Amino acid sequence: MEQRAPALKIDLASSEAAYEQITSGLRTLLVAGQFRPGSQLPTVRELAIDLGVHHNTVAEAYRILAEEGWLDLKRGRGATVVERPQPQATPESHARFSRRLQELVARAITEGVPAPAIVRELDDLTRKLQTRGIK
Amino acid sequence: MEQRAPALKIDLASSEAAYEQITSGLRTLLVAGQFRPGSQLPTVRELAIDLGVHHNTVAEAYRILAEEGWLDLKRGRGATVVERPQPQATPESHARFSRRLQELVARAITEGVPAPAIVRELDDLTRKLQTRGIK
DNA sequence: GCCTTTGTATATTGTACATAGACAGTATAC
DNA sequence: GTATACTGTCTATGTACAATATACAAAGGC
Repeated sequence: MEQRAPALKIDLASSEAAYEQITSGLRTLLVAGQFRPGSQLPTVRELAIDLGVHHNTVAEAYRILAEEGWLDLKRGRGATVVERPQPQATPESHARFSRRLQELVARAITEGVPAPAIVRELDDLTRKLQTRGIK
Repeated sequence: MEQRAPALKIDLASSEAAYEQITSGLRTLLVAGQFRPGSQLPTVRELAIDLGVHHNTVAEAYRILAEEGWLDLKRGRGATVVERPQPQATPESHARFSRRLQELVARAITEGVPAPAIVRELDDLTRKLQTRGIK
């Protein structure tokens, strides 16, 4: 029990692919700074058992995060979190973010989430991002 | 050319399913109030040709939006935008929105979008939502 | 009434997801 | 040094879903 388990849960009944849930979940933890560079992630088989999926499904998520520059993967050595330089954003990535943000809010409103609650979430996130920019 | 085409474009090369892109895009326009209740959407065949997909693909998107309460569908009569009461949000939908918002921002940061640009987008959206609440 | 136009249902095809299981590097015990 | 256990990777396969082709059924125009 010396290792702190990553706070990661996936929903096998969801329509979202399992490997994408794992990718998104880990990426969010990585951006939040939950893993410092040099630390080890669980092995694909460990995390797979933990989440109830095949180890190849976890491996797919690790491979994507490695392509994004978050991880270094090596056989026999596991997945290592690496220092990651901020890449240059393309205009497309900015536009894509803007569009997806609007779509996400439209969906929340459709599901009945009140506008003030949405605004509160946006503000909370803004604060987190500003402290991130300072340090 | 008397009909203003809806500002909707989809990316057939994207990994996101076409019917989901159509659903999300139209839902965003509906939330933004681009279509007033009682107005007609293009027929499934018209929009399908416009987007370069099969009409059944558009029909699937319309069916989802109808289930969500945005549209009224009838054979021979087309798709009509209807007045839609705000449904009651479940705790799950709120939590899901919060999680997806974090994942979306983590992805943007990974793609290199600078934190200040993200904050700007969040603030813009906050303003839109507040004017929405007022009217 | 006939024909056109509309959304809907069914069958088929292609693609992607998840898994099983074998493989190939790496570290470690001895 | 060698054997062994452990790690990520590759290939093949079953299954589910996405997109289409095509036929059908309901509504409206003349």
